[in-house]
Amino acid sequence: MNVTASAPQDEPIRHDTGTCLKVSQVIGRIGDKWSVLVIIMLCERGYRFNELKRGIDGISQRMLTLTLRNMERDGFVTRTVTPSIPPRVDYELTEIGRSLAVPVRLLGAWALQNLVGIASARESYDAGNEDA
Amino acid sequence: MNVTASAPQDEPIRHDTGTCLKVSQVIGRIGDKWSVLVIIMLCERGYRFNELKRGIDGISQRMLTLTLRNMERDGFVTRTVTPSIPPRVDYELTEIGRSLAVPVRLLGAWALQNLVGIASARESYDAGNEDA
DNA sequence: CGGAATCCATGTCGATACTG
DNA sequence: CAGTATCGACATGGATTCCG
Repeated sequence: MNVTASAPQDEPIRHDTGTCLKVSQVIGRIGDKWSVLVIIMLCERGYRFNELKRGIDGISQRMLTLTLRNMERDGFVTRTVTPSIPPRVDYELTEIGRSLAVPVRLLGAWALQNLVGIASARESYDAGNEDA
Repeated sequence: MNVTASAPQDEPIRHDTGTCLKVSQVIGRIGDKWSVLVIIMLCERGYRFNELKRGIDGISQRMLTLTLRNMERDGFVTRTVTPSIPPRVDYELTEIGRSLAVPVRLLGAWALQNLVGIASARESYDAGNEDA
C-alpha cells in the first residue's frame, strides 16, 4: 500500500493513497451539506438565486451563497448577473458541472435504493449496543 | 419546486426536496474526510485495523475508529474480532458496502479526470477576484 | 494490537442585521 | 433581489494518554 510514485504496472488498479486523497477531497467538496441539492436542482434548468433558495428547503441565504461561490470557483456553475432593478442573477451548470451530475445522480440512485437498508442497519446496530 | 407530496405525473423526474435531502445526507455521510479512502481500500480485500491505518496516510487512530464505527453502523463493513493475544480485528465490506463502492468509484473516476480542470478553474477564479 | 477517553483547535453552519 | 458582515453554537478532527 501507499504507492506514492507510479505503480509498477503489474496490477490493474492500485490503491495509491496520493491519488485517492485527491479523489476524497473532491467528494468531500461536493459532499458538503448543500452542493448535491444545488447540483441536482440545476440539472433541470438554470435558476435565480431566490428560486434556488426556495427550492432547497432549509438552506440559509448565507450557505446558498457560499455553496454557489465554491461551485463557481471549481467551474461547476456559471453566475450571470443582469444589472437591472431589482438585480437578477442566474446560475446554471457548466459542461463540467453537468458531467459531474452524472455520477452524482448515480450515487443518489444508490442512496435511494439503500435508504431503508441503511436505516434498519442503524436500528440493529443501535439496539445491539444499548445494553452496554 | 418543493414538491413534498407526489408529483402531478406530468414530468419525468421531479426534484422533490424531501427525497433529495435524504440522498444528500447519505452522500454527506460518505463525504466525510476518510470514509471514501476506507471504502476504496477495503475494495481490494479485508484489512486489519492497523493495516488500514498504515494504508491511509495521515489518518489518526481516533478518526479511523470513528469512521469504521459509522460504516459498521450503516451496514457497510463487518467487524470481526479474534480474541487472541495480541487481539486481531478484521474489517471487510458487506454486500451493500461493495455495491456502494461502485458509484463511489465512478465518482472517483470522474474526479480523477477533472482534477486538472478544477484546479485551473480555481486559479482563474482566484486570479480574477484578487483585484477586488 | 485495537481501541476508549479526554482535551483542545479549527471549521462549519444558522440566525440576524445591514447594503446596493 | 441578491447579496455581505458579524456572531455564537455546534460538529469535526488531531494529539495525547491510558487500558484490556
